[in-house]
Amino acid sequence: MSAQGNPQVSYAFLKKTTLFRGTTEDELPTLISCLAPGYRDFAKNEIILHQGEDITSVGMVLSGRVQILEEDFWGNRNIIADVWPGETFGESYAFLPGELLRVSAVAAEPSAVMMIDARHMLEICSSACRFHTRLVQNMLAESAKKNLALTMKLSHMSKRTTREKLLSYLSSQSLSAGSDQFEIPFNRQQLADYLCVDRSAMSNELCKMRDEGMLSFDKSSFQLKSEIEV
Amino acid sequence: MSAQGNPQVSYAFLKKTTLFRGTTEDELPTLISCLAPGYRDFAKNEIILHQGEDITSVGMVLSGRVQILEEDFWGNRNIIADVWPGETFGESYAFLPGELLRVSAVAAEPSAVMMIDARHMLEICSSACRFHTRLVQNMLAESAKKNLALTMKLSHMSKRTTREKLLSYLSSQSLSAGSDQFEIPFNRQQLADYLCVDRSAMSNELCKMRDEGMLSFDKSSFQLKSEIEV
DNA sequence: ACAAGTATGTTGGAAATACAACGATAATAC
DNA sequence: GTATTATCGTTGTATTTCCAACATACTTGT
Repeated sequence: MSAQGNPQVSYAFLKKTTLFRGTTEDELPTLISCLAPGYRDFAKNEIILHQGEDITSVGMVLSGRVQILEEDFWGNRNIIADVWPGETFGESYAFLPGELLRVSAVAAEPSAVMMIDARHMLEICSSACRFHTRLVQNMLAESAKKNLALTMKLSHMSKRTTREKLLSYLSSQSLSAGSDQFEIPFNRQQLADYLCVDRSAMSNELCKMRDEGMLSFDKSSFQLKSEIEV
Repeated sequence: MSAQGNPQVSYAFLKKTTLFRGTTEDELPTLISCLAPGYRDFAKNEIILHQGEDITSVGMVLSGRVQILEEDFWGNRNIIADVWPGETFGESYAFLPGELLRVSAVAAEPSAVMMIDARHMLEICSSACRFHTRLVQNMLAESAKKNLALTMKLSHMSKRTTREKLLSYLSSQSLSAGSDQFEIPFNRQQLADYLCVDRSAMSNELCKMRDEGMLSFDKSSFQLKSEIEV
């Protein structure tokens, strides 16, 4: 079955997205008709959202791939993120009327996009109140999750030296794992990219810390040491 | 008039907070009784939330001052933020059940705190549905705003050199102002702290860029130049 | 007017980082 | 089994940043 007669999106697809997670296929028709989303297809490299616009809708990629780009005063472009099917974009702006887009959204491939008006998500309608609640919960949870991820990354990056950045990150990973021994989800290059430092310098620093007895590691497995080993 | 007989919080105070903004004083009693918040007083240096806890409530400072602290694996402490009366804390965690606190909250002064269960904020009750909607709107808007601020700061800080960080920040400010001429809300030391670089090195870099004709400035007034001036 | 304090720019040496290059090893493809 | 590729550690040099110190201009308080 497809949503609102749009052939590109099925309820089976929607109920797996973070936005609609927790709703069932029989609830979705009511919810979708209440949200009254718009559907649009974009050709490759077509601009979906322009930097400087004021948007009030949340976008969800149905198929294809959308890239979020930033362009500075001198025209230097920077790819911020890839948005894949089932993922949303523009949430931060859609709920802040008057806040102008600081990024652009471009279809990196031929893409289909669903646009949901933020007000429809928040305002209560008689028929689908319960589903709205779920939707808003999902939205808030996603926003909170993104917030945490950004705060954590920022807390590592606000450290001045590579060593401090590493310690901040590893300490955080140790806390997540609830153990002084843990695996990280990055290889060296990815970790360096995440912490915005040079890979070789970082590798060097890791080995120095190992030699000083602060930690040990093997590939992506790490162990932190509170006291200098004998 | 005071909320729920708690002498420390007035409706006049609440309706000015970001969380309750947009509600009127006659709506607040219904809303508050529906939210059923808890109230607690904390002595100076008393711990309000422990790192590692799993919280489900949003905290609002009513009086005093609350500090958010981070402690790493080796016990190094770091002050993340000050929370002042009317401001909230713990939002990111309260809406993510199972996510353990990576920070602690401590009363920096004798403080009164209101705790609102996140589920009460989201779940629909028959009597105060409209006010709930407003509350959730405010919550989402705050989360989105914080998200944007973090994303912007991160986009500056992910640049490797001081010059690139400056250009990213100034470009962003220029976009906000909608002009190549604008004022920044920082002095040099504050800007250096925000970008996590050394003040003198940053000052030096600013002057170099000025001499190269990329921009001009006087105190906190800046002007960016797209072409080299003749 | 004067003193004290604040903000900004400037400099030089120490420290840290980026960059390029290379070897060793492990994983993958053919 | 061999070639190819990816990953990681290592090193030396150039560049950048940090840090401490100081000069100047401006502000504030008395």
